Amino acid sequence: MEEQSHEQGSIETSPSSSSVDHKTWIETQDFLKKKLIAEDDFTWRLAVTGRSMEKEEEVLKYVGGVDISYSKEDPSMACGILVVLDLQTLQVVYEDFSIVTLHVPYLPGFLAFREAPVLLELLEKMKTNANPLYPQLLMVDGNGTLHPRAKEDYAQDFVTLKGCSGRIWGVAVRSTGGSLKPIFISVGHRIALDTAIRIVKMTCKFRVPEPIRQADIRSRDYVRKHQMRMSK
DNA sequence: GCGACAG
DNA sequence: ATCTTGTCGC
Repeated sequence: MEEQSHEQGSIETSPSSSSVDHKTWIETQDFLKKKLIAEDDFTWRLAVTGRSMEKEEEVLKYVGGVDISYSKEDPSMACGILVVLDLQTLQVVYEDFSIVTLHVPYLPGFLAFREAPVLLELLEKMKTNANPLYPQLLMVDGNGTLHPRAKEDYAQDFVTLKGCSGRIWGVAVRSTGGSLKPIFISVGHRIALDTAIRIVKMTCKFRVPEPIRQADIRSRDYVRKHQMRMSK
């Protein structure tokens, strides 16, 4: 995972080889981009240390994280994972894997079309089973609104990182005091940037937020232990 | 031509 | 993404 760099990428035209429909993908991205709600829109609240909350208030407790690790032997074989952590203890209280063969190729800027289906399945499975641990919030290791193709609309402000003014859609921060290398946080869907930043910091035992870190570690372990191959 | 490009 | 060992420091 990791290694974020939000440089401007050139998408342009390149329908050359693969059986991929670039045009549809771009249209889908533009469509979804319009539906982004970049402000807080949820029923739970953040527990404030020192202050007790109303009993009926729904407090943020279950935070999910997703990731996918690939097989060295067969790069098309992957292990998708969904973990749920208790925000207070930062312990993993749920995990589920899904071994799949990916047929959609990886193209820079279109990662979600390749990886999201598997991850959504894992989430759907929890929801279908009415699992009480179903995450109230999901952390994803991806570009978010810092995506090259979203920058046109949102990220001029991302430059504010360097001191300009205006609305901010993403920010680079040191997640923990000990890490010099920054992590990038952008608004989520139905989560404002400041809220996202608060939650990210709450989940950082190390540089990478625990939900994402655990998803990465565990999916990678799974691939190693099961030595995934063309069988299974 | 070279490096970069969410994985 | 994946490969890869130890090492230094809190």
